[in-house]
Amino acid sequence: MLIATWNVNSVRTRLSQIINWINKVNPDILCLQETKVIDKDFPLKPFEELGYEVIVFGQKSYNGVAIISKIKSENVTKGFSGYLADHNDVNQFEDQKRLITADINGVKIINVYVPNGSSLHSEKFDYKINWLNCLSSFLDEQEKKGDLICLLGDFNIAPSNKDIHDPQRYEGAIMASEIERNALNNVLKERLIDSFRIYEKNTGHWSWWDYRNNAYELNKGWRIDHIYISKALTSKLKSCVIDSNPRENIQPSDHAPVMINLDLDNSNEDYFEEEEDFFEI
DNA sequence: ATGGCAGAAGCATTCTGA
Repeated sequence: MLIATWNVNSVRTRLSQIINWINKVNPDILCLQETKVIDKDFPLKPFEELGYEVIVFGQKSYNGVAIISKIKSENVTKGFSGYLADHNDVNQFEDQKRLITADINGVKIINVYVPNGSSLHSEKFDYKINWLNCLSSFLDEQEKKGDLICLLGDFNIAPSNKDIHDPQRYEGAIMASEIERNALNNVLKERLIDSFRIYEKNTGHWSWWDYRNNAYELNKGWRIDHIYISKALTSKLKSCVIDSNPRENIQPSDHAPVMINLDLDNSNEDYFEEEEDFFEI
């Protein structure tokens, strides 16, 4: 099962590029961020004609997320409201559409567009940290239910200095600060694994390049789009790749798609995992 | 320290992003 994430920076402007990419790669699930469109104006048909179901959670001009899936989805949720422990003040996050989830093939897909945060010591930065703390509580709730999780999207955080082309220049800056990294780690805890880092330990791999200053041509990028999976899914993980090809399109998104291959049909592995569980008990 | 590039809204320019 191929699961992809892509911040497309406007689904309507990028529509033909997204369709071309789907035709080339044939993902089972594609999670979009920054769709920048209200639900009734989302271009559903081009995806439905290719055999996909489209679940949207958008707003005017900004933000907006969607899950596009070939496989039947269940238990769709949108936003934090109603899914968090009582102590979390979620009302402040209702205006911005940044979270959509669906259960697909036994995996809870959690598609997020984490706030950018503007700069440290700004109101938007506080919003970002508070939003991540809510996401952490949201995952606590999912964990209680024992769900297998795939948390993916645009996190607007480079998890380590290896994920920035020039870490010295951006030391402690937005998307690179310890505060943000700690907030991200508090979401992941010990339960979620960065798919990309299972395969690649070195620096030099980016998912976002600024439109400005010829950043892509100079390969000055950041790795801020991530696919995190439950520990229990790591034995099913076959690959994780960043496809930088769409960044070379005319009028591209500033982000590249990231994709994993999860092999959920390996009955032998299921058998051995059950055996392990048995002996642990 | 600042702007640079891009999209949406809407028609000049501002807001937002990362």
